[in-house]
Amino acid sequence: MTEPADDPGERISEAEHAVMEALWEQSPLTATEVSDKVAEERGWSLATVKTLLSRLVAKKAVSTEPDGRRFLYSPTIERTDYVGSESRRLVDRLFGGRAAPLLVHLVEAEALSDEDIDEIERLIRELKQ
Amino acid sequence: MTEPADDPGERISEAEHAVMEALWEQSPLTATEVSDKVAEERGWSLATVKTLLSRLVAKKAVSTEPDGRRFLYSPTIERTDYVGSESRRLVDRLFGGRAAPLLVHLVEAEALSDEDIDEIERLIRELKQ
DNA sequence: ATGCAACGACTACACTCGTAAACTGAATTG
DNA sequence: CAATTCAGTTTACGAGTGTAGTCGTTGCAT
Repeated sequence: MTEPADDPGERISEAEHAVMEALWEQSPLTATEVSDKVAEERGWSLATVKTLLSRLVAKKAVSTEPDGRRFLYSPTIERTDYVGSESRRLVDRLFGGRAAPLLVHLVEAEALSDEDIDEIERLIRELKQ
Repeated sequence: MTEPADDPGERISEAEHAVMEALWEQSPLTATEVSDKVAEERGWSLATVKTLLSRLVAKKAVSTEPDGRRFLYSPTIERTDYVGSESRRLVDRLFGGRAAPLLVHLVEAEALSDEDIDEIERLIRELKQ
């Protein structure tokens, strides 16, 4: 988790999120490079990616740095923070803010693999020293 | 988890979800009753609640049963299923489909209370008999 | 220089969402 | 029976989203 984050900023949409993932994986990138990373699997045109980048810049979730005629884009928010707020939103909305019920749900939905369970067990043991 | 669910249906928006929660808590209910349960805390007018109910009916997430001049509304999808698909969406989108990383995140974000941790421990123990 | 390719900026457009007001038909009340 | 009230239906409207196309500029290749 990181500090103030300073700019809660508007929410990032799902399409925009795909762009963020590309930038979290590697940055800075040019619009074309981002497009190369995401356009194919989402079936987007370069124009679409550019629009998404502009919107992210407008939302201050991405910053630009001039590089000659073009821009290099970098995320201004950290993935950890994003993931954190999104997770919290879900837990708040669906589980009354308590995380355990989410686990209960995942368990009951058999959405946990054996490795998941082992890993969680490890984590819990760690938490209790 | 319940069977086929038959109608994946369009997605339920956040405002619509608040209406669903009211109906999951108790149903069937009239539009006015639903409104009584949710309008206040969300600052909605009765008209807004009616709109949301219509949209939910259109999305087949809620069914109606005539009761004299008015309708009684009931959810057609179960909360468990909704919670399941929303949780899965999040886990897929943010954690590559694995649930353990979500836990790791919650732990690292200190988003788990002591009770949460105890409960999870219990759960895990249960899972391993 | 000159034209083309590459970039960002601006414009577009249908659809969803949040949030309601207006309309319409039926029931209740006086 | 007329007036009011109530319930669902229709219409509204701005903001956000998904998904681009077009415009204007500028650097590069010939």
